[in-house]
Amino acid sequence: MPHSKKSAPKRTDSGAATVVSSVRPQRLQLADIARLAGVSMSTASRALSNNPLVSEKTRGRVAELARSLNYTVNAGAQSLRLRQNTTVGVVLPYSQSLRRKVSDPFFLALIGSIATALTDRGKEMLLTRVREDHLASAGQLYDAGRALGVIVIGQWHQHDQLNALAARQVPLVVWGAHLPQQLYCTVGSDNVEGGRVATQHLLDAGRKRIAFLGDISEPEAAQRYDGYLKAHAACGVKPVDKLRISTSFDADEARVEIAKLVGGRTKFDGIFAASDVIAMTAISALMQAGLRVPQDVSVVGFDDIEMARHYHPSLSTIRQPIDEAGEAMVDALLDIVAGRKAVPRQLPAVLIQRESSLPG
Amino acid sequence: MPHSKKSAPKRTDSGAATVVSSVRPQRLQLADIARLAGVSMSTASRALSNNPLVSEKTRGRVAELARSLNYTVNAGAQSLRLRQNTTVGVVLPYSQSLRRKVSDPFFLALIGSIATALTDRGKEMLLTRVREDHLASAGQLYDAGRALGVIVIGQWHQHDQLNALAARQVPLVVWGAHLPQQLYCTVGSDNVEGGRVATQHLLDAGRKRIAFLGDISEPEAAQRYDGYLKAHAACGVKPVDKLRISTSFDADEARVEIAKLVGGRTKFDGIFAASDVIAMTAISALMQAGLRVPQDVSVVGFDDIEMARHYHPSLSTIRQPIDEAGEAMVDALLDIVAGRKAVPRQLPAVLIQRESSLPG
DNA sequence: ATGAAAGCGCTAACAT
DNA sequence: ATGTTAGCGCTTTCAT
Repeated sequence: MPHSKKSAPKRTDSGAATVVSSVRPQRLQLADIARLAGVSMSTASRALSNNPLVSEKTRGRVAELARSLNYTVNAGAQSLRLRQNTTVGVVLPYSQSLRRKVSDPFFLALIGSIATALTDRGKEMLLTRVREDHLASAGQLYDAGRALGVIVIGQWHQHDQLNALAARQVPLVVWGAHLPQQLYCTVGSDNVEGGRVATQHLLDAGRKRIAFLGDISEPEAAQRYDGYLKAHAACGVKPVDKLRISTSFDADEARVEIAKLVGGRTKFDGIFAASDVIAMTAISALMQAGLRVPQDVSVVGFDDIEMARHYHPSLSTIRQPIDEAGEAMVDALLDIVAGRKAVPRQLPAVLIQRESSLPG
Repeated sequence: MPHSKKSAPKRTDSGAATVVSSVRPQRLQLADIARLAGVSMSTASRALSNNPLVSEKTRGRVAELARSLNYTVNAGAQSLRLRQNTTVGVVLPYSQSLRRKVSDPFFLALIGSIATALTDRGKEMLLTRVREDHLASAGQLYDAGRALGVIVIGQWHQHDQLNALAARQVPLVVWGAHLPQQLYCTVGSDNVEGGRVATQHLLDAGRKRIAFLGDISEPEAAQRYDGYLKAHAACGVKPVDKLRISTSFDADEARVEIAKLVGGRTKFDGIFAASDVIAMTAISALMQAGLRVPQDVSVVGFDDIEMARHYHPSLSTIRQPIDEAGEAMVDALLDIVAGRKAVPRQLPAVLIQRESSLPG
């Protein structure tokens, strides 16, 4: 009986002798399937990987056995042996100051879209939270062989750390702005154009004093602000310095800044916000102050999150194509891993006109 | 020179002879570190795991070497050898009909909170999208040894599949309603109480014809509706049958249903929605129809997503404590894995009173 | 068409 | 305090 040779337990070290061990039924492995099917491990392995070498009959028997016992090849052992990895690391940074609150609905939706794109391509997603200022540690996902590459959600203020990661050959794709001197691959929207179109739209509606809400120390917001300036220049309207309001993407902080603006003595009749959350917060603050949107103040946001079209008034905004974004990031990463060159990609940023900027 | 014995490359099979191989610099491994440090693999391994057996001096040298070369122990090999797993599978189901759109901001936020809780506990998160009606396949994450257990975001209509998973000993925690005859562990809000409080609040404000918006074929919504009935019973008010509006958590579908309600001839003066997204969509539809909130119709939602307090009017709602939820789910799963018994947990659901239900 | 055996990168018992 | 060696669960050459 050649097959039963190894049927006696032969586990070497490790705590197989602890009290708990009797409770946990030893997990099924290939050897068990092979034994039960009366074949060798090699045959069982081949059967499960649909290797044509094994006869149809045997293959069917082994497959059925595995299925009925809920056996699935151990992924860790398999990838160790095959030296291949199907897991992509996705890093969602957090800033200390925001007490780890999960950033923006847009980022969250982006994660959903990446997850979907990965699933479509037979890849896994390992999601980790990393402190913004320790972004370099994202490379460990790759160094440890846990991930074939890394996608970072947002550039934050870490251009240098990201460049360093790319410099040491960590396959890397970042959601954010395309910057000069950049070693890593970005996927993002055409922020300048988006900012320009949004602002132009407000100017076209006759607005002259347009506030910009966003933190221009972050590259994406900075580019959107560039677009804002561009539109002003094109129309020969001089932007009002005091109407550049610095606020992060956090709704609570935005609310405070907007309250200051509303309470202040600088007049304004339009708002271009660097994100939909900021825009909605602004509208809410305006209305609470008794101002009407869009009659008194026209508002345009950026992102086109799901909620934007269900807000009241519905929010005019620059759409970032979320589904396309997830796919583009995943494809870029897989290109890099395959040794192909991945070029930074700017997705089109188009204006979605809704009630919050209706001429009136 | 005992250490250099194995220094010549000795890789056996697999395509090390392909064209690409020259491009990819062979990834560093423990053997390399050991050789460079002039010690054996065991010593190197011990040094990196801070084993006190190895001398302070050697440990420092090896650690520094590893750090400077960005070497990190291969996670796959390590967990294979250690027979331990630090990865938790998180499953975000999707329904075919909704074209894979990522569900609700609440679910997304929940994922963020789970990610944070896992990071805090030194665990990893593997995120996967699974078709709602193939939920059982979530078990493969466990069967393949990819995850030490599974967290499922939402019960959907798959009570039986979830029970089956639990029955075959897959460590499992589900976000959702606590149901009778349930074999799996749930974490969720006290939906009945939440629904009761929300409705009671509307009744207290003098509302008599309160619409319920939600899909009561989903357990969570069903329990919230139970609370709605309970509150009515307690006040001796008879709920209006025609005001139970069936709509999923999808905003677009909700909008259609609400439009019908608004356009219909059944009068109502209050709305209790099974989610904030539904509530906001409802408010937006009401306002577009020229109705005032809360003067004409009072609205209370469920979830307390971030946007709720920045909506206009700010949204009264039942808070589900998201951060606590993530921690509770992770802790419950780790309990199960450790062989401890995890009891289903109902988190408190408290009313957050804001403008949308102000007595008026 | 099937089996025996080597080894993926690592750790820990068992040597010294 | 350090080294030798077996083996985690699997796949694949090499042999039959």
